[in-house]
Amino acid sequence: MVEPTEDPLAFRFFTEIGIIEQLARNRLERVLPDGLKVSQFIVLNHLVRLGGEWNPARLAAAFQVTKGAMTNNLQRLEQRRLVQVLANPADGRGKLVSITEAGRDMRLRCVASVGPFLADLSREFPDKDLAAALPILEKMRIYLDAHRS
Amino acid sequence: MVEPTEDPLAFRFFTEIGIIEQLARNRLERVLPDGLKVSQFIVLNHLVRLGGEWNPARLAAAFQVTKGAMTNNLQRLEQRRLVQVLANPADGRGKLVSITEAGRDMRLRCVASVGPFLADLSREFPDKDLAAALPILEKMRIYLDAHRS
DNA sequence: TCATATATGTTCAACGTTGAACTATTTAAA
DNA sequence: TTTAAATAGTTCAACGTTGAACATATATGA
Repeated sequence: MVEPTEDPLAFRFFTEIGIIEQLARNRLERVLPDGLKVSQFIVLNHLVRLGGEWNPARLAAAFQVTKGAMTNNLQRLEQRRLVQVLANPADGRGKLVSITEAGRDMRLRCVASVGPFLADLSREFPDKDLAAALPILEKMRIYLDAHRS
Repeated sequence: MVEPTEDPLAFRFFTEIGIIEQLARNRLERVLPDGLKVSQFIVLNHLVRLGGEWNPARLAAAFQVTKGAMTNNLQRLEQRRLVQVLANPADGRGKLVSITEAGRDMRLRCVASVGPFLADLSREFPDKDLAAALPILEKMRIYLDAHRS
C-alpha cells in the first residue's frame, strides 16, 4: 500500500492561490461592462481612489506587472478615452496618466456590475474572515516581491 | 480634502491573490529545470503523489483549467516523454495519462530545485501560519468553483 | 431501437503577460 | 565637461489560457 506523499504546505497554499486567481478573474470578467479586463479595471479603480497623476512605471510597480504589460493596458484604456496620457513636462522620459470623466463613469459601472457578486460573496465570507486572511497574504506578497532574484 | 475611498475587503483580497500568483509563478519558473512550466510540474507532481491513470478531463477539473489548456500541457509533457498517454480501452472517447520513469525523475529534479526557495520561505512562514490560512483559501476556491455561472 | 443529450478530447483565434532588445532621457561620477 | 549608469517607455516574439466550434463516442429515455 503506497501512501500518497504529502505536499509541503506551501505547495497547497500556492495551488489554492493559483486556482482562486483564475476563477476570480474569469468570474469578474464575465460581469464587467464592455469586455473590460480586470487588469484595466484595477487601474481605473486605482486612479479614482488615489487620484492625481501617475506615471506608467509607478502603476506597473503598484500592480507588479512589467512595464510592457502596463503600456498595453494604458494604450487600451486611452483608446477608449478612459484615461488621459500626457508627456511629463518635468521629465522628458516620462508620461503622466490621469483618469477622465468617462473613466470615472466606467469605473462606477464596473463597481455596480460587480456589486451582486460581492454581495453574494460577503454572505459566505464576512469581512472579519477576509480581514483575518489579509495579513498573511500581504506578508507573502511583500516577501515574494523582495525575493524575486 | 478628498479622502480615498476604501475598497471592499474582497477587492483587496483578490488583488493580493493576483499579485502573489504572478510572483510565485515567476519565481518557481525561474528555478524549474529545462524551462518546465508550473502548469506542467503540478501535473507531474499530481501523478506521482496520487499515482495511477488519469484522463485529461479529470486532470483539467482538478486544476480548474479548460480542457484545451490541459491538452496543450499534456502534449508538451508527452513530447518530452514525461508522461504516457494511451487510449482508454473502456471508453472510446477517453485517454489515460500516466507518469513515466523520466517523469518521476524530472519531478524529483523539480522538487530539488524548488527546495531552497521553500526552505527560505518556511523560515518566514512556518507551517502553522500557512495551515491557518489554508481553510479560507479552500473555502474560497470551492465557493468560486460552485458559482461560476 | 432510435433519437437526443452528455461527455471526451482537439483545434483555433484572441488576448494578456513575460522577458529581452531598443530608443530616449536623466542622473551620477570622473 | 564628459562619460557611464540608471530610468521611462515601447515593441516584439514566445507562451499559456480562455472560449467556442468541432468530431467522436457514450449515456439516457421514449
